[in-house]
Amino acid sequence: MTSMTAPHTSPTLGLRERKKIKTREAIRTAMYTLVEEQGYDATTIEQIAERAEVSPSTVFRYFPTKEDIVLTDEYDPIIMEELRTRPADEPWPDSLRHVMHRAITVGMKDPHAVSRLRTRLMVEVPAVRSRMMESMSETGRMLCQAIGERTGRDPESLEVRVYAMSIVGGLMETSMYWAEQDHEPDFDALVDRALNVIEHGLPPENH
Amino acid sequence: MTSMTAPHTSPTLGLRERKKIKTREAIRTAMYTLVEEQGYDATTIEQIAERAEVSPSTVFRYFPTKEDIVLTDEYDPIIMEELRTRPADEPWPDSLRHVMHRAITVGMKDPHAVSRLRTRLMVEVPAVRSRMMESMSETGRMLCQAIGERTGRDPESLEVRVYAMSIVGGLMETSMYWAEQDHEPDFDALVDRALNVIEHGLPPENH
DNA sequence: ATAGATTTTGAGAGCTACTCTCATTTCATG
DNA sequence: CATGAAATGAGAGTAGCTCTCAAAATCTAT
Repeated sequence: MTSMTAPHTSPTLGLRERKKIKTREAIRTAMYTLVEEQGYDATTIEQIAERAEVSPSTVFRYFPTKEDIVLTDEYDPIIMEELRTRPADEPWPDSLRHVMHRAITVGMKDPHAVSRLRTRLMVEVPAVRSRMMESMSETGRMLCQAIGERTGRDPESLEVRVYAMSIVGGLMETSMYWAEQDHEPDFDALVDRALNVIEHGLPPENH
Repeated sequence: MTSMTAPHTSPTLGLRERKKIKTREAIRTAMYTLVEEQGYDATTIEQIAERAEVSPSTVFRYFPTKEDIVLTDEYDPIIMEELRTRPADEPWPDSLRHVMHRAITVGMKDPHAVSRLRTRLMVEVPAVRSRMMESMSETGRMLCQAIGERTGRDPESLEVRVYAMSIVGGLMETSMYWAEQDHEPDFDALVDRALNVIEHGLPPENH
């Protein structure tokens, strides 16, 4: 944690900002370990606050809801940024594939236990799943924006919005599937199969 | 369950069942009118109970959450039933289209104000939208089942699940769009356009 | 370093959705 | 009508979340 203090970031961030990052991280890890110990529902904000050595008020100051504590979502900015760097003449599905794979490798960089816990909670706890879906729909709006920039279409049109949300829906289901299978195949491989379905529909039966 | 044997519903239903239906309806209409008057968040369970002339306990006995009071969802059974009645050799997209239109006409049969309120809340109140998404994902599982029966595929396979959820996601966005546009074009027409996108991808630009 | 402005935090009160229990009432049935 | 079963009401309790206000910590300037 503290070793993260790279030579670049330290001089610009004042003590205040550094402390904020630290408490934020403390709250998160407190929640993670408590959830591993007792489960999600049994873990109260009070316990989290106690273990993170802050007051309950502070927990709510850092995270609007309990579910938000376990859901990172730095994905959206990554996706947008990567999308913009793709060559403009690349076919859209190819760009999407590239970007998704990038987002996955970046998003999975934190300890495996955390990624696993997060997706497990997504499957098991309805509230977490709901919150996840909410953030997915925000991702959808971003995708609309990107598709608009890329293809010159109106990002607010029904067609673009439906297209984006069907992609998001499909990928959401892919993460659920991955979690249900105990993260058995590579997420990358699953995403590839999912994008194939989204792009071309159900493949013909092969038996 | 036991009433399944009745040719018509009235004689078989005892006073008890009839009362249950009545209170259920009373709670719902109480909530609808209160929400129209004061908005969703400002409406408490206590007020709903009072206006419906039941106790707060009873409200929770009939509806697990506040959001469930405004969300009907008789859609799923309709969809499944209609799907089964389609000819087995009909192309899948055609079946889907038929079934969606049927579900819409059946689902919109209650007073317009109610449908409008429901979709408006879906756009405006995050909790309602979340709950709606949850129920949509249940619809997705049903679709998987139907696709499995229809095409002989494994309903649990990633491909089928992704396919189903991308459809559901697209249609969900369609309802949001419809609500945002103040229900201006026919929902039917929008669903047609959405299904086109889901089936064939984004249409080529026409300018 | 000290003083003052600003930000962050803690403490606590308060609201509401939601759960659970138990006694009472209401309906069904012989 | 009497007995059994189901629905209801009342009430206590939990926990997520909001809001307010005073105290503590950090930043800035002299």
